[in-house]
Amino acid sequence: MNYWLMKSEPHTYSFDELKKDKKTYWDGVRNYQARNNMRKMKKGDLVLFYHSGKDRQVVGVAKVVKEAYDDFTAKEGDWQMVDIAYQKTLKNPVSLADVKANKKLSKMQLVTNSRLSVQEVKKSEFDEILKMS
DNA sequence: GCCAACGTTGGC
DNA sequence: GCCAACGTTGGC
Repeated sequence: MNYWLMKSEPHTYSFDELKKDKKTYWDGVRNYQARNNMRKMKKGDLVLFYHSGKDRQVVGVAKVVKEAYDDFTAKEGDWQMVDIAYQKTLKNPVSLADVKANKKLSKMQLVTNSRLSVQEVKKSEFDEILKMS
């Protein structure tokens, strides 16, 4: 089982909306690294849901429920999306500042490559974030 | 609202 | 194949 982190602008699609929708398709990824990460996702993998922009914090956990398939919103190119389902809301969101302040998390791509929207996360990092929440 | 970092595009 | 120019993302 693998762990991931996906970012979304709360204005575009927030974790609250996912909670309401129960599940959603993650369309619109137009970055090769992010796409390649989605291709590696397996059913049952867990995803940290991160709010970028004004929020800047991990707010909840989602689960991969459908592996990569064609992104029907893409007019051209070789793009895929996955489906994720609501899993749980963190009692206390873990902010970017908290992540940066934690030495165990200093290698996370959230810190080293802030622009990547779909990132791989180590189990130890995933567990650490949940512990902080 | 600004700007740094990164990715992509296109001219050579 | 290199690299300058441009666009986008996302933190501040």
